[in-house]
Amino acid sequence: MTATLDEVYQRLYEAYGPQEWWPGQSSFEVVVGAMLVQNTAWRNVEKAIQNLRDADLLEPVALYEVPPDELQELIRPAGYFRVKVQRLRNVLHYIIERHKGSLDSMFAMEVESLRGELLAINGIGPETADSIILYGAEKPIFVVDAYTNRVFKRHGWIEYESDYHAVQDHFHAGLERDVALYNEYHALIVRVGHLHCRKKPKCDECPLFDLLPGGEIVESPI
DNA sequence: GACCAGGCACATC
DNA sequence: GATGTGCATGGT
Repeated sequence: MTATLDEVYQRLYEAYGPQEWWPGQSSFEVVVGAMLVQNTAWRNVEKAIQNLRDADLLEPVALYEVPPDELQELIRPAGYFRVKVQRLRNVLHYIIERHKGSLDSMFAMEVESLRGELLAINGIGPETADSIILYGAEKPIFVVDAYTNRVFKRHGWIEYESDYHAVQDHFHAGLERDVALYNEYHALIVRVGHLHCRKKPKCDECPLFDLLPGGEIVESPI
């Protein structure tokens, strides 16, 4: 690690400023968004969520009562609409049966227990579970995504072999455990990823460029 | 028209 | 346990 997590954060924050992700929305909307955004551009998810808002369906029981083939049409813009309807319904079933439809009750759970129960739902993997916990429950758990892996592994700051939890542990160990910081850091990583760290990297004018050891990215399988 | 996006489950070896 | 594949829309 030639650059510290704090240094990288400072660079990104100075370059882009606060990202204000998922502000002023309900926690249920966070859950729906976390499900719909899987491997999908956020702008497409926004269309789907707007459809649900227009239909006054941003509430667990109401959404669960929508016939699946109608729900498909509403979330179609978010892509993968057949699998996502099923996954959404799996989560809704959990919220309604386990928590009587109350997200406050769900988010009152101890974090590790909640995480375990979320991961047991078909359609929720580690990133989705952690997104729900960080952005919905507002409890400090770091969200690792494709860009986190790309940015940090290509710069040689994290080993390529590291799996989800190894990467997550790296952030947990190196940062103050703070919801706002984790939120902002993840958002900034996605921002710099969009702009400079796609599959074809565009390192010129990247705010992280001169933090590269040797000035060259690590040869990249991702 | 190719490439890509804030994953995940499942099949196959 | 590792690796490959299907899932689908919409923007660049």
